[in-house]
Amino acid sequence: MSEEALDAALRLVRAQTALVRRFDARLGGLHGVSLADFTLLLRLAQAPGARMRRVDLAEALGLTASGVTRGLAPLERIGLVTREPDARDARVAYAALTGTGRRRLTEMLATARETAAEIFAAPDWAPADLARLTALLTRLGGTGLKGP
Amino acid sequence: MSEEALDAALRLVRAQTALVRRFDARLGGLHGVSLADFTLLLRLAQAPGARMRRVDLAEALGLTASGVTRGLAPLERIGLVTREPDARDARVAYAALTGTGRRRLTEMLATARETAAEIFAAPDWAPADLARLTALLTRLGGTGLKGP
DNA sequence: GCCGACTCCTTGAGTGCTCAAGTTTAGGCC
DNA sequence: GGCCTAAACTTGAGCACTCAAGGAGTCGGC
Repeated sequence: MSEEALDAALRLVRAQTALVRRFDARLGGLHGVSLADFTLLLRLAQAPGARMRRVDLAEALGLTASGVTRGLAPLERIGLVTREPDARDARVAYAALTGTGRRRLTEMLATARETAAEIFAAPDWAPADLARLTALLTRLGGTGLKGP
Repeated sequence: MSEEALDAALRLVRAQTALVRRFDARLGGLHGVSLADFTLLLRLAQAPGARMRRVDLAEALGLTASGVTRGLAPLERIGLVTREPDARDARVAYAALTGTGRRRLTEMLATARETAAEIFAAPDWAPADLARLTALLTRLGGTGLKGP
């Protein structure tokens, strides 16, 4: 029993590295961003007002606050994200998607969807398989694209 | 369709970071190794003669040759792995598990199995779910613990 | 109204990987 | 036998993240 569990865990880790490499190659080549960058932007876009506190962003992405600070820096530098203060609490600094950010993101999104579609292409993958996989992964504490 | 595929991919990435963190904490705390170290040792142990060419190890682990060199170095330093030359081809340097390595690995393996069992514990996870997950992940090019 | 504990965020140091370039060895070809 | 290409590995530089420590701000209790 635990042998099967370990096998599943190790396979998951292995599958992820392959998957990340593929997304990084496509997104990097076409848009100059990494999968991590893309995920970050996507999360922002999904948030109400396209802005989030950095600490919540960290939680949502499975990073530390430190990781978010460092990941956001280059995106701010190239103008996809801005820093916005909170009127009520001077400790918090929101990260907000800019207009350019939003525009660029929709382009990236198309590439990302294509890439994902290629990876899960028929005939190996039926829609039902995909749904099952998503359901199983969701149980693993991974908060995905759509919801908790 | 591609939206679901992207969602699955992102959930997988997210699930992996949680999973790795958990394994790292347990393995690091009890045995002073990371999940990456453990996986490397496990692969070696599975190979005939408990030794592998570094380039094959890289392939099996989803790393570059460079990553293997750097990952192996500390394990050689603490005596879990040795470097063995090939009699026929002076370019290749095998990595081989030492006796201590083998012994330490069985301890780590127990911890890893426990951790995996906790993660996939009932009642959320039925054995059939686990099998399904493994099967789906296998299709993703992730060569796991047991097979091709 | 101020103290202490807590929260949000950043920064320095360190780790674990990557890519690109270089070294050494093997082996086919003439 | 002497090249030339290719393979196996290492190394330097760089990047993305972590942890630990610290600065700045908030808020409840008194």
